[in-house]
Amino acid sequence: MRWAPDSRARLQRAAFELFAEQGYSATTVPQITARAGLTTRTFFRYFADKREVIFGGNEIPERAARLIAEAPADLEPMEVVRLVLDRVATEQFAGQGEQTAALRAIIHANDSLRDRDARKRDDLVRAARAAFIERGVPSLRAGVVAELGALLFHTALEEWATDHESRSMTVVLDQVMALLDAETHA
Amino acid sequence: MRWAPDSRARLQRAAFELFAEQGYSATTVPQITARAGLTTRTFFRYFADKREVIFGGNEIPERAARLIAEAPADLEPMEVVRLVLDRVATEQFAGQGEQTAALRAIIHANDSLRDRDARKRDDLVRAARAAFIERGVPSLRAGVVAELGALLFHTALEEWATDHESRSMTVVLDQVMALLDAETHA
DNA sequence: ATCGTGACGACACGACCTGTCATGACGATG
DNA sequence: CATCGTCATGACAGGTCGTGTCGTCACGAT
Repeated sequence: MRWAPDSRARLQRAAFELFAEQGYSATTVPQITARAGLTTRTFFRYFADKREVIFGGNEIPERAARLIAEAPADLEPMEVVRLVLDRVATEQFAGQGEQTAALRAIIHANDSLRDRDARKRDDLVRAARAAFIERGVPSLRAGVVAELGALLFHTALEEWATDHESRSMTVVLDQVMALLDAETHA
Repeated sequence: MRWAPDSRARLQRAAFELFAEQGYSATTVPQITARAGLTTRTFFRYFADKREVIFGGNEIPERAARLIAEAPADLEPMEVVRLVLDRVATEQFAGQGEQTAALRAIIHANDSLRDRDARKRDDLVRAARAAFIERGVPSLRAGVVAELGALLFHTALEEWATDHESRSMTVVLDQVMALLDAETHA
């Protein structure tokens, strides 16, 4: 073999090591590639930009869209949201509390990462909105439902990241849903 | 006077002209400053980065926080949200439909601007959340309320930008609020 | 008359990101 | 076995963004 395998994984690992050692903005792409034994140019073949080494590979929007499309046809949109969120909460985040909290801390500490994080949420909204329209939901309503789903997901994730010891992500989600209900009923 | 006045305004005007002529990403900061008769360095004294020439000067988070703080003390949080949104809709956006639509189009066409736009929404949420906590609302509930406010504002703004001829921003806001109510009551 | 201040220019520099071409291992195909 | 295409990577040049630093000159205050 001419080159060591798993270039992408090596880059990602080297990047997170360096972020932990000296922070995100203080580490440069050449530093990352040097540690991974590759060139700068190769980094940008795997990641569109420096931020994507943190966000990349998640595929959350695609996953959400698929789950929405596959949900039973007789469910109301908000019931679908609830179903999808429960599945994601149990499958994706169970036991990942420590890691999730660390990641949120890195993101919150850097404006450029906050930019990207916020857009990832918007990407999720767009994908979910399109998936609901595909199910026959009128577009404006689909937009509201998708936004509500993202609101629930994001609020619960942030809350859980600050305290993942005492409650599971699913429990937090239920709390936030209850709060949402209370606000909109008054 | 050694220099012409209104440097900031001149930069902004030159920038929007060039964005209209050749698109956002195709215009460089030196092009903008050349047209404004200034140097590149001066551009970055007025704007933190190239994107801020589009978003800067709005001060929406501060404005929202002030309105929330000044609302009558006996109002429920969501009533405050409604009050604030109505004021912003009438005062800030009346008659600005064409301009708003054009701006949204520029933003949606560029990933880097979508990043920043999404973060501006998050900035708004944080400011509103803090303002509600200041009013004595528990933090998680304050977060949900702030998110709901941003959801309403953003959804209505996008909807209105696509069709500002037939309805005022206030009317769109009422529609979106009605939809939100319907979703969360089922 | 002198001095401080503030806006701007001039210049250098590092980091980010891209375009383009070369290279060599590997597998398919004859 | 020979050849050929493909694919991952290297090598290098270059453009844009954003910042640090210092000089310069008008203006107003003392």
